[in-house]
Amino acid sequence: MRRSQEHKDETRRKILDSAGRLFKAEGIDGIGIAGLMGEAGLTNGAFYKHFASKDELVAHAVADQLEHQQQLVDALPPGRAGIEEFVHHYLSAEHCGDLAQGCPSAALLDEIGRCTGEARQAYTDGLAGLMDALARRLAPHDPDAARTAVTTAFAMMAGSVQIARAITDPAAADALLERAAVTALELFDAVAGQAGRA
Amino acid sequence: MRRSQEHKDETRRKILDSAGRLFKAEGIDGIGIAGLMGEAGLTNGAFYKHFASKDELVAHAVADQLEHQQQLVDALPPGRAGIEEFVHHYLSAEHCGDLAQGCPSAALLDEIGRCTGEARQAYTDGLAGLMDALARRLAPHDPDAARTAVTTAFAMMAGSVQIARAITDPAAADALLERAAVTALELFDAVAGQAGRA
DNA sequence: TGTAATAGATTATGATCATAATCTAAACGG
DNA sequence: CCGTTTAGATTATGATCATAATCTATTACA
Repeated sequence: MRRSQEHKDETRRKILDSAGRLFKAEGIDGIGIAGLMGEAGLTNGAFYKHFASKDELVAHAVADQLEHQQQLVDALPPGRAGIEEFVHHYLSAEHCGDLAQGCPSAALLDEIGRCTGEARQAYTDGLAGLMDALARRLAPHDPDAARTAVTTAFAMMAGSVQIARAITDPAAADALLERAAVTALELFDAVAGQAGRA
Repeated sequence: MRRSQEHKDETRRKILDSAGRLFKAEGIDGIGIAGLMGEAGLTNGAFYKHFASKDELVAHAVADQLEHQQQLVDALPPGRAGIEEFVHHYLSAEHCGDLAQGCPSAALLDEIGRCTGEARQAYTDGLAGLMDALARRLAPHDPDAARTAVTTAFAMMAGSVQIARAITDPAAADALLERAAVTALELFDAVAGQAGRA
């Protein structure tokens, strides 16, 4: 049953995709290798031809998810319009309801904090790329100076989505998301404004 | 081996305490009944004399953790000094390093979002109490109006701690925590200021 | 004082876990 | 074109999981 290299690459992609989706939907500890491979249309025996361990898969899946998210940010319209679109989509009821397709940080942050160094390093690098993508938009001439403030605003967005998902009161969740969107835009505007002054 | 009611109450408390600590440190899916009971100095057989299921324990442990956190907030010095103490302790390296004794939201938020309705209801009620405790301090005459804004600020604090714990770069983590503390105080001051004006 | 109730230990259950060995058919390097 | 390599399936491993039954010593109650 040997397959071509091209086919193997496709399979690896399928595994990474289902890992991204299922880790976010069920939690890293909430889904097993067999479940992941089943979702990818394979059996568990094939897994170790692609990754040395579940930990290694977690690291690659985290990196992959954050890369994808950065591509979405890079594809946003330029200027404040892009930031607004990002904020409103991120803090929407649709995003809250769609764990599998949503932000990996909102879905997995506290679990990543308990992961191996490998996965945490992947998250560190991936988040840095994502935050830089936002900082470049807000402060094109000095993105480094904006990065920490941008990360703070992003932390608020991720935390708000997590809380909106955790609570059972839909009205309170909606109110929180709306307020978080206002605050996020204020924080981002402050970053852009301060950079403009500098 | 029957024990007194008093002894049973103590045992239940021990189980709740070790559940709180171990869920936060290892994750809800990261620790089993046997591990929890072992930490409490018991064997797994005793568990179902106290709780009907792991899900029920999760709900009670979440409620217990948030009640305890609210008590800590209520015990803070009055006025802005208490808020400052809260913010600086929450966004400290010590808090980030001590999962087991730390904030249940920072440790468990995304996992709670995937829990049963029972646990999510316990989180909903517990968080409402905690947010009210903060809102009462900031806007004593109209805490209801302050609640959503307070929750937004808290989401930023929890998200920042989660990110600081997840990334492998200690300097970046410190910078994030410091920036988050500044932003948190700004957001809380805005709540208090707006309430004062109202 | 004696009898029913039970907290907690021990042990069992069947599922699922991560990981691995074996097998086989197809793709490769020569 | 033939022999080596290997992707993926099947099956096995031993650990751990949530949950439960059984047992026993003790407490609560009558």
